Amino acid sequence: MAQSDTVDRILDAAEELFAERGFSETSLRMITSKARVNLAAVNYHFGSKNALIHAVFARFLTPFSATLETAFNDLESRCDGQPPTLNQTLWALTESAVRMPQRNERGISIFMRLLGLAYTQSQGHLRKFLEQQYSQPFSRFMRLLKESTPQLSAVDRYWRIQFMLGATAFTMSSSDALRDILQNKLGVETTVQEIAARLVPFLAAGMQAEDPMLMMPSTGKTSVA
Amino acid sequence: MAQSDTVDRILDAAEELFAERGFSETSLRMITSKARVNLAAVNYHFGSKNALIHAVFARFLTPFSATLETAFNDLESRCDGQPPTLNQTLWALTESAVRMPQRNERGISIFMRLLGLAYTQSQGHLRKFLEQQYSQPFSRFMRLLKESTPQLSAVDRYWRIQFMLGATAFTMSSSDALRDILQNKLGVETTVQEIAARLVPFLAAGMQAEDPMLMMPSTGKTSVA
DNA sequence: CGCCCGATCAAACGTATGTTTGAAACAGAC
DNA sequence: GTCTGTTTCAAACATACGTTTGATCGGGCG
Repeated sequence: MAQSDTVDRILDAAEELFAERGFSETSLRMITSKARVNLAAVNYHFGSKNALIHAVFARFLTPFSATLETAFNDLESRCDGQPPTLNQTLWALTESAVRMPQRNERGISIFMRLLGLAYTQSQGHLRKFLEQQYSQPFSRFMRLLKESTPQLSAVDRYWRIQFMLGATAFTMSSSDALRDILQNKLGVETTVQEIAARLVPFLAAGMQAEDPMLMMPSTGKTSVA
Repeated sequence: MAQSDTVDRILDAAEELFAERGFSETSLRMITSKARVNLAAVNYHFGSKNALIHAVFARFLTPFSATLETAFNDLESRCDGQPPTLNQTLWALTESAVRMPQRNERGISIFMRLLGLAYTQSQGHLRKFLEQQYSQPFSRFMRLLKESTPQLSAVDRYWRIQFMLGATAFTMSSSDALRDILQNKLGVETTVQEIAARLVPFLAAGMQAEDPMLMMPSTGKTSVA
């Protein structure tokens, strides 16, 4: 069994359990028993639970940032010189994620959940780790976003990027639960691709909304449409 | 000291620590030592850690849902018969939140973070608890949203509400950090009210975006504006 | 074969958790 | 003061965690 599929079995089990229950709520004993390996195997192969978490992300994120790189290259070469539209930028990211080779059909869904958790759990330690580990595609995406929304002031863009990030991270981090609710309440099945297809237009419309300060409360007479 | 401010000190400490670190990452010992009360006080006054979590939510949510109730009454009486606009509905909620009497100026921000955590942590147990505990104002808001967006299908509306919730919870929960970053990078001061004033138009625009399925990827030629 | 080295394993380690206990402190009523 | 019921407290409890240890396995090589 070569250097054994032990390490892969651990990664598979960890990925699934982390996505289901969160990081600190998942014990090494759950992981190793689901993977049917010895408890000590995690510390032997990865060193620590934290290193295992990082490895789970690296297994997906390293090939993903390569895919992203070429997607951004394609995008920029296609509109040679011209800045890409907001929709193009957002779709470049989304399609790269969806096109990733997956271990199973829930692959993307699971990983999106993990990304969402990385932003809300562990006091952002994971977020910082990921942002510096993958700072290159990260800041490239930010630059594209800036070029795609030249009409926005720096402050407006800043806040709206936070809004986008929030909608995405939050939705993805609870996408399984949300899908279940939808399934039970309306009897509708949903794939991650469909969620993304709904999310992107929402984000694009929000990013391109009219000047915020024009529509305060009081009268409630201001209209967005 | 009456039946003692012990219970309030515990609630204050718990609220803050839960918001900072999450529920399962916060131990009773952290809470009781921050509140300067005995470890056993939590189990004596609340019964269990889970009951304490529920109490933290109840302390904010119970008066808040009363405030919301009257805000919705005002709104509906103002547009007698007519369904309110989306902006009116969103502002009714936002203003109720901002107007809440707060223990300190970070009150809203802290509580938004807790709401966000309730949706992503503890496998949704908390989410179910909250939704059934406060089902009345909750479903009333949902009904108003539905009337405000008659053009949306039930499924579209469901997902877009999740997107709104995500953008809101995420932004508010990290608004302190985000405000600081903005202060340092662009030298701009921001209040929670101003964030809300930027957020609401973003959400309204997203809710009223064109039919999602019309703008798929491929060409990248579709435009939102 | 004998040796070796990476992989596995059962068992234990130390620490942290939520909860329980039983005694002490305290308040108000009589 | 004495009694009564509630609140506080230090200490212990049982359990679960991440990690470490040292023995055992098992195949490749000289």
